[in-house]
Amino acid sequence: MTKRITPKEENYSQWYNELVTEADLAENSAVRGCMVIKPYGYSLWENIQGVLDKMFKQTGHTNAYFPLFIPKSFFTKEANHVDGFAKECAVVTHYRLKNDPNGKGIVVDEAAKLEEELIVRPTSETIIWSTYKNWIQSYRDLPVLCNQWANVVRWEMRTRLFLRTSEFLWQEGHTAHETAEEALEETNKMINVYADFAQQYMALPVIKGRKTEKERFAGAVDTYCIESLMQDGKALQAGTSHFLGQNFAKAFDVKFLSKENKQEYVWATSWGVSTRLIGALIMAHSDNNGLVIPPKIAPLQVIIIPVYKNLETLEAISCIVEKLKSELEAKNITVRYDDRDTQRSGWKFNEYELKGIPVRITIGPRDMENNQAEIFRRDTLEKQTLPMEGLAEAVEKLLQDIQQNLYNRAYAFRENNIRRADTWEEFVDIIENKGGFVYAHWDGTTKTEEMIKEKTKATIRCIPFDNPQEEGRCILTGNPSKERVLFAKAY
RNA sequence: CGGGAUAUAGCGUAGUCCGGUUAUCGCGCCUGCUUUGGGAGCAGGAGGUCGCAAGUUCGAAUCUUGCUAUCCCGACCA
Repeated sequence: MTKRITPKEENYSQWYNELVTEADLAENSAVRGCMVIKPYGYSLWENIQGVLDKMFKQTGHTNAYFPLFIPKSFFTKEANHVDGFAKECAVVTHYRLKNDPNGKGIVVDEAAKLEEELIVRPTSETIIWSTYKNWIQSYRDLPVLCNQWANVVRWEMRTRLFLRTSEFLWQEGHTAHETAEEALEETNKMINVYADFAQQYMALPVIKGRKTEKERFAGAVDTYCIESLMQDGKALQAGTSHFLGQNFAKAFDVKFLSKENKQEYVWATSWGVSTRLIGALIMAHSDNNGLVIPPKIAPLQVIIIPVYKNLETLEAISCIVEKLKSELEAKNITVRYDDRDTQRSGWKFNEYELKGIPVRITIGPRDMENNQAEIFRRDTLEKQTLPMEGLAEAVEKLLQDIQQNLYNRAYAFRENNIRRADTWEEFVDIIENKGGFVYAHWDGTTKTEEMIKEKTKATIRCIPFDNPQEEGRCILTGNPSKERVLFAKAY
């Protein structure tokens, strides 16, 4: 018997296998950590893109595209921004290759050295703000509300599929506003869009909050984020929205003439989510039988598998399936009929379970006799037999059920893994032995935050919005504190 | 860039200490028959620069030297 894949909690990578593989670039170790997104994985990304893109447009944004290459000098304009990204940039220095004079293949043509190096974008603030400078002259040009779907490169020392790859796909919104209030409202609006998307479509409960100064985006005045909890008790940042103040406007000299006929710097935001969302999805829902994908973003919602002994039976089943399939499609349910004769039905059951298809319908001779079908739901692994009559409606309802159940399950898991700690001993015990979020007092200083990280590897994930104000003492220093913050070990 | 380990078929591996026929086994792949309601069984088959280079030797996956690459731990991180 073939060995069944049984992913362990600490080894999520086996789940990833259905969606991505690590690129085979062994000739050059420096580019390890790039991923090949397989067709199934890419369909999932397309569905995520589709929903988000619609939400962006509903909130007044439009898509644009900016260059992959950024002149080095652009980067030096915003001091914090350079500091944040300098250590992880891929740099283009030459533009031509030539045959090696010693006959050893192809080498870089030293004569083709660029006068100014180009940076492969790790994020696009700099190139976008140098462009916005030309777009914005008057208050009548504001706001500018652009989004870009793109790939970016960050040369991390250690990579991890989905969570931290050298190259990843994402979306980055960049907006320019007349006033600070308007920009703050935008920052807030977009973190809510992300939270709604995560919760309603990915069935991923998130906590919205602000980052501390230490964890803030390089160049931002304030960073908002959504934090989610994975099944192994570690936290994952699923999306961010930054209030950039006038930092980039000043760095790139983006001014506008106000109604009062005064030159003023514009106020900015940027916000993004990446293919890391897929990592979050996998780590939040999958089980030992493989992936579990929420119906609302599943590349395929229903798979139909025939069970048969001979081709006549298969033909009879196919007739029934064709009718059922069109009924499901009429309800905008994505459905595939796998009548391949090259794989056995048992093999197919496992295959689609690994892929996380929410619902499986099996039809065999037994079902045809009784005018019924076997329905299997991926989230609970339960089977039930239903009459063919009204089956499409039942499946439609089941898909909604699964979506809700996945959210409820993840929510219950998170609630069971948020703990309060009032002493250092308690805090360390939870972080080291239980995992999950710890809600604790902190004295508000970066120094304390760093010491806590050094001692326990736990970081402050966020200061939740609508955080109740409460007198307390910092778990490490005992200094007074006005509210609790959310700690966890993070990816 | 510091500390440790490893490199044998598409994947996972035995063999390396102590050199000796045609390099082991499993998964996967191909062919045939029987099968098909939870990853089928039997039979046959294909697939190898043993990381690269040099050296020692009658003989090297195995010993020596150099190189290259990868993995784990630290600093970094959507």
